[in-house]
Amino acid sequence: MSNEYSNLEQVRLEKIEELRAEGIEPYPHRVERTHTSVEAVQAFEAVENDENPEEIQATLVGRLRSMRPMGKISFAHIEDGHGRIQLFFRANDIGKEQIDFFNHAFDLGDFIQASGRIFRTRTGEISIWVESFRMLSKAVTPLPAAKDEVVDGEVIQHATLADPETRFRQRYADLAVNADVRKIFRTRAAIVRALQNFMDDNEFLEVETPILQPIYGGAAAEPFVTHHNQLKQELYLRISFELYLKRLLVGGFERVYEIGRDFRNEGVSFKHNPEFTQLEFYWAYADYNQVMELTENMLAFVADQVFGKRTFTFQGHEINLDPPWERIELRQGLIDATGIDINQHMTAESLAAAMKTKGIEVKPDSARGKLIDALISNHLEPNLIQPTFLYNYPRDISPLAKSILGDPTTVERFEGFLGGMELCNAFTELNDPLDQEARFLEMGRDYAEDDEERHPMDDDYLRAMRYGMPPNGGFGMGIDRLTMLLTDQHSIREVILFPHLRSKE
RNA sequence: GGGCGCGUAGCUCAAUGGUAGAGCAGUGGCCUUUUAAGCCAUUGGUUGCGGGUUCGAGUCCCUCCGCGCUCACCA
Repeated sequence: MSNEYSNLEQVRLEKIEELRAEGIEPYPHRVERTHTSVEAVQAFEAVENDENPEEIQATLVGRLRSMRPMGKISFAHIEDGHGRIQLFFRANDIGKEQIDFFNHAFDLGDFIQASGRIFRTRTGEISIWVESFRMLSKAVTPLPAAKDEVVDGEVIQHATLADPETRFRQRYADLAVNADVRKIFRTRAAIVRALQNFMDDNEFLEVETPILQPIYGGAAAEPFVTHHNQLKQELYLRISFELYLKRLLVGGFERVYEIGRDFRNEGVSFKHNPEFTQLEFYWAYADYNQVMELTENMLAFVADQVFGKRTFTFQGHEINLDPPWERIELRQGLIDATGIDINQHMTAESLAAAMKTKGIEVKPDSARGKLIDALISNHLEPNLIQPTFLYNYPRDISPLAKSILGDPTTVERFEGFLGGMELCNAFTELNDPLDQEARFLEMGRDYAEDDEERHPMDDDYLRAMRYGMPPNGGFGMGIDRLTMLLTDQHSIREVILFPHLRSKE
């Protein structure tokens, strides 16, 4: 971007000069306000049916969203953080000069302070009969919005900002003109708050663990690398919270959770952003069955608290969050979906061969775990619309989970699916330090040097485990995806305020 | 990273290879209860950047930049 101004901007810059020439500061320091738009409406409605209604004086502030000058009167709408309200200006009250001043000096997008009494117009709209007004902040760039109308309290927009690139690069403008976008982020905040309430109610302690980590771990992902100058130390942005949260169980906390940002140096798509928000919790003395139940209750709680109902629509599907969710054993699910029994194919070669006979494309040299992952993603996940748990996963894609009793090749792990998307991942956590050390070595051996699935050895984590870690169940869930599901958004960029985009210059 | 598509005024969009337009916004004027207010007039463009083909390119071809969809990878 350069600092060249468009014609529209030049006009507004001239208006700023005119204001200053008249001794009017277009960006004053102090603001007065007695009512929000919503409070003004409520205050008026509370008294308007009285026998001798009390006259209510109010001072409101907001951004000009529409102006309808009609000669010696003017109508305008301002929008504040709560809603919209109409302003009514009349030459009889404030003089022709003031009407002209308003019409000329003010533009859509400017912030204004207006005082007057609250009344109802002939057409029935509660409005402010303006007696005085002043500029609070002059907008130089016009908002990228055309006209909109209010029908039954709903703002209907006509040809508003729609280009996704501009919307995400200039989210401030997107938010300023698209009320439904603001609503998504209010809902997102409510979802996070509800999750915190639920975890707190269940006596989980909210904690914060390092984002800058000398050794990354807890997930199969490529990290971002950074560097501490003074310490001359390579550091990684975390790819999960897992290993630090489980250290806290060693430290004596029984239930901990964290809601925060993870960073994964991988592809960007409609459901992947390089940084995304996770909820993880670890629960001592619980196993994955108890975590499954808590998960169902957690999502029902969120739905109740945020929406007051447990059914919602996602991309045309009616989804019901009432517990219990459907439970499908992964092995059986894959047999039903593909006819392949993964237990009959304990090597990558055998499984790849079976997949090829079924006409399923196989990436060469894939490890068995990666092949199973591919089967889940391509043949199971898209059909899991209603809330479903897939459980009992192969050990070789779950280096931090505990094996099933009597079956060392399978671990007590489940993933929760909703709307055809993986939403959460949990397991009975491995707490045997010797077993864990063997798994780390195995993960290091089985994958190529540059394979992102390769897990680095975390000696400090192993030391923590050797002090004794209580049996526990762990859980991770993507908050962005949960928000997508609950707000019916197809793209993760719609639920992240400032999604990652390539630099333009 | 691969494939497909897109990029025109502040915004939303037009324009058989032949003078780049419309609505809204803006500017000037009329208008004392409007609400996508209305009426009259009017400004506004290096068509993402750079090359090429052609008498002539928004349009066809190529490079680059960005975005979207999709595949791969992942949560």
